[in-house]
Amino acid sequence: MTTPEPPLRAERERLVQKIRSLGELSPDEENALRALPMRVKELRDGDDIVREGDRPSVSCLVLNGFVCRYKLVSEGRRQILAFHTPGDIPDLQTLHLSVMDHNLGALAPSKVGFIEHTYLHNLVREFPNIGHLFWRDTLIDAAIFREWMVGIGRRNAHQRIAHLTCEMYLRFKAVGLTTDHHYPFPATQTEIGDALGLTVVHVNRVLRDLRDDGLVTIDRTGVHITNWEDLAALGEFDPLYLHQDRSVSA
Amino acid sequence: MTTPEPPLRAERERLVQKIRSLGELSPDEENALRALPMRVKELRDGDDIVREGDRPSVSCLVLNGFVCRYKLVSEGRRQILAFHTPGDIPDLQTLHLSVMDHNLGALAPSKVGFIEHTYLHNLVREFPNIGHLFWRDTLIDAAIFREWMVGIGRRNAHQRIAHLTCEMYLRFKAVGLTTDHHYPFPATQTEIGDALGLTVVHVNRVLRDLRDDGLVTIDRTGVHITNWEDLAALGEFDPLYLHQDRSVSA
DNA sequence: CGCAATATTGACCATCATCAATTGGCGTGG
DNA sequence: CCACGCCAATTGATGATGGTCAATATTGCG
Repeated sequence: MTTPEPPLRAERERLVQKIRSLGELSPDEENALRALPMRVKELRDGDDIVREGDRPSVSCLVLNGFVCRYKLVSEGRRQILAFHTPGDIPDLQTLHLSVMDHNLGALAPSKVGFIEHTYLHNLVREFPNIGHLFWRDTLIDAAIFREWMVGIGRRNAHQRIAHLTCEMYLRFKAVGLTTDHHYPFPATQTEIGDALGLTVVHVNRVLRDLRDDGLVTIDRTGVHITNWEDLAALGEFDPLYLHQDRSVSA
Repeated sequence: MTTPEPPLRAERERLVQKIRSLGELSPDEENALRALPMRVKELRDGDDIVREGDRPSVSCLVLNGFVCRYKLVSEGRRQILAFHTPGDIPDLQTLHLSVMDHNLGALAPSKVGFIEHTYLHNLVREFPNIGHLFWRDTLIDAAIFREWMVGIGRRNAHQRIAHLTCEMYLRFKAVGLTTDHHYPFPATQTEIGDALGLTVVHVNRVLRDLRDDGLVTIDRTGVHITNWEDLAALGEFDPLYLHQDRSVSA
């Protein structure tokens, strides 16, 4: 629970990897990112990290596990707004938007690091380039929201699931967490439905269809993409909105 | 089409008003905003301003009229991602995200001002506070995307339209463009449908319901909210996500 | 082994989409 | 001044995607 934890090198490095995927970093800047003091916390599946209405004085770096942002609406319904992989700082926005307008929670046992805003502000003051890249990160965040809006608003259930699995594949790949066409994805079918504006029942049926059609297999352990071409075509997936210019593509 | 246009004071001032709604501005900062050089352009209804794939070297300030961001998907379907009022800079993100991942177009005859990125970069270098407020603006942009996702994913047609009319009321109010519970809103029913993931036909029916129930009346000239309380309740409207702390509330 | 959460399947239903036609407003040209 | 054309609004009839309700099967795990 304190600052210098011995076996955290690999996890911290994913932050550097993530930020480097957004733009050039000098060695000094990389080291400054590596040196960020953080308070590490282990989370259980389902634990909330920040809630709507909070005014946190820290931001949260995902070290490992799987985290999501969500909003609750009436009658226990919820909308998941984003999934976050290790290396992400899902609430980076609290640097400039003091009140949380949604929740952040763990979808699996996870480890996160809390970084004081003061450290982050000092960091961007000393390294304006890191400030640009942080800003850029929140902009890509917004680009993903937009693409999800298109999916929920204008694509059918099969296309939405196809699109989501393609997106997450590229995002996991950017932080080196894919092997062949597989990546860890611990979301339940309920959670997939909450992300895509569908019910569990329907998600279940569509997953069977996609599996039967040899496109993709999804279970609690992860996602196996068995036919990238057809899956991307079905979901009309165009990775432009991820702005991953400097990563390897699919 | 050139920099100093005589009768633009009121329109330019809306930018100052908008940015001031995001946080404190010093007199110097306000004047720097007022002095931004821009190339003014008149747009017809339907004109595109920037397109997906473009790499603009300017950002676009809405001086008057009504502008939206949208994406096209297969079979002529489209999803409108955002509406923008005068005072907004809808593509401020191009400062740090060089490639446009969506389109920006006018929904009515409009006047916009194009501002060179170099001027904006110089501005935020000289006045870091303006940089923070610009960043903040793009974050609120993202907060609105999130709220729209919730609507499209988890609210029915009546709630979505109720919610949208409430949101736009507060946003128009923040730049002083409302009178009583009315504001100009030139979107067609097709465009409202494209924003909310609905068809024209259904939008039309729901608008009739809301009018018959005495909640809100919408036509090409604008929106009359006849029963704010019930309308906001129906749409489960909570303005927290607009982060308008320093504006007057409803 | 047994609970609890998740996955799966069936039956039925509702919201909203699709297709199609009509009306009304408005600008333009004869 | 009126006819034509166009676009938006409106309404009816019908249908499909996906939701709701409910029951059963699995799976993970203490």
